[in-house]
Amino acid sequence: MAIQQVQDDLLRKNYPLFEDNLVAEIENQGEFKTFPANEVLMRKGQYIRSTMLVLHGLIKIYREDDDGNEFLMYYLKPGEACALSMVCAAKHEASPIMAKTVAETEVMMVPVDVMSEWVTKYKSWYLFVIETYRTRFDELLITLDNVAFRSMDERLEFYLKRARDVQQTNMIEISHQEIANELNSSREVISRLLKKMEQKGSLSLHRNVIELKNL
Amino acid sequence: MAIQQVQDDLLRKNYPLFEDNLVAEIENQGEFKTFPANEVLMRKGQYIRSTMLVLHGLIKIYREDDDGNEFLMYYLKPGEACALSMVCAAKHEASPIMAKTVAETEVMMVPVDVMSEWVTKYKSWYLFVIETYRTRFDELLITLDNVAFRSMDERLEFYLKRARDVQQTNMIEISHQEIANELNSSREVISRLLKKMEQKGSLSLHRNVIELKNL
DNA sequence: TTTGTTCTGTGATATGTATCACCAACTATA
DNA sequence: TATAGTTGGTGATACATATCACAGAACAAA
Repeated sequence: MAIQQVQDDLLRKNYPLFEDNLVAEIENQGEFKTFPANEVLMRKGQYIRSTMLVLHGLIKIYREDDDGNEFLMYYLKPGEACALSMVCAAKHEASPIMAKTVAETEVMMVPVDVMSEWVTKYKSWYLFVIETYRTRFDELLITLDNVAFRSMDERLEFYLKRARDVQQTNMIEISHQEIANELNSSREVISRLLKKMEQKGSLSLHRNVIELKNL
Repeated sequence: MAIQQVQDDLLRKNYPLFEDNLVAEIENQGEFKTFPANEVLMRKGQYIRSTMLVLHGLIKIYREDDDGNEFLMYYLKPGEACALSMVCAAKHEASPIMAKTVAETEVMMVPVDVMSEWVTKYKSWYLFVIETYRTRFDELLITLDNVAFRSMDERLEFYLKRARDVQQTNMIEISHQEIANELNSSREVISRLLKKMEQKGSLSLHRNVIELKNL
């Protein structure tokens, strides 16, 4: 099967509401790219010239402050796009966030200037943009809630559940240090909390892997 | 001068990019309303049937969790609208936020069903909706940064500066308890931090009023 | 196997913030 | 004026989390 055909299938499968003409334009103007796991796709301060339509894999979007502290905002799954790249691209602003692949990921890169054209040209694209803002807004609110109202053990539990949901596995491959970074905490705290959860039987700990049980 | 004329002036002044036809429709379909200061306009859990275009005054949007804890998300000034009411209205979801007037406020209430029509009908409305999502997203990110990375004294300073900016005065009329609520902290902590800032000469404290000086 | 590196576990301690207790000053209302 | 409610000040204490210090276990590379 030709590569073009594979891309076309992926696009139609993950973005079923796009019109035929729009799919054709994305294939013409967009650039198909594959990234390995754990690759930084976007750095803070970088200028954004294109947005990504996720076709396969998983991307995490996180914020970083000037001192290098960070926290996880949300994940991007196939069928989704980064609302922020749309925001910044339109305003010619530097990215306020970081993007990194969690697994091997295939995306379609779409230049920003054609994006704004499409909004008036294709109704399905316009609806997609609005919907993207909506869902990202909702997700950001949930993240904000967690940071503002929940204690670290609750946030850790939420983090693990979300990781399980987006990765669809009970074996979460990650080090305590990485979790600490994504929750803007410290490794010792996370290790101790995980130990407690293991003693309660919610999970069991292995090197670089957390196995979720009754969570 | 007729009331209609006053409303028309307010609309055109605060939303200069709206097309004439759109302004006319807003005046036909919308409902002009005036609220006194400190009135709750929207409660958490309430269903949203209309969005508000702010014409005059100031509204604060804040989040509340199930235990009654809250924190300030951002302010709505004239020329702005609530992105969340657009989100929720479209999804027929209950409001996840609270809205309260800070000062006497005049708004134009627009029913949600006409809103979605206008998006395809008026380009200026579509652009406004997109821009609203954008700015609210940005503001939410800043709030999130503060909660995640900053300590209470920094957050308090940011809070006071923002209050000064949106209200355009150095005399902030508010009790320590209210600030504590909006930062999801406690009165004693806020009082102590304010006292420190007073000793540094950044402000001076009066009953129900904080006078900003070198901040 | 040896060596170096990363990951994890755990005690001791520091710190910021929340909570409790109480009082004083001010304000509104009867 | 008397009284009750609101607002602000301050000490004592509790608690969650961050930080420091160090060690052992697992793994990778030589």
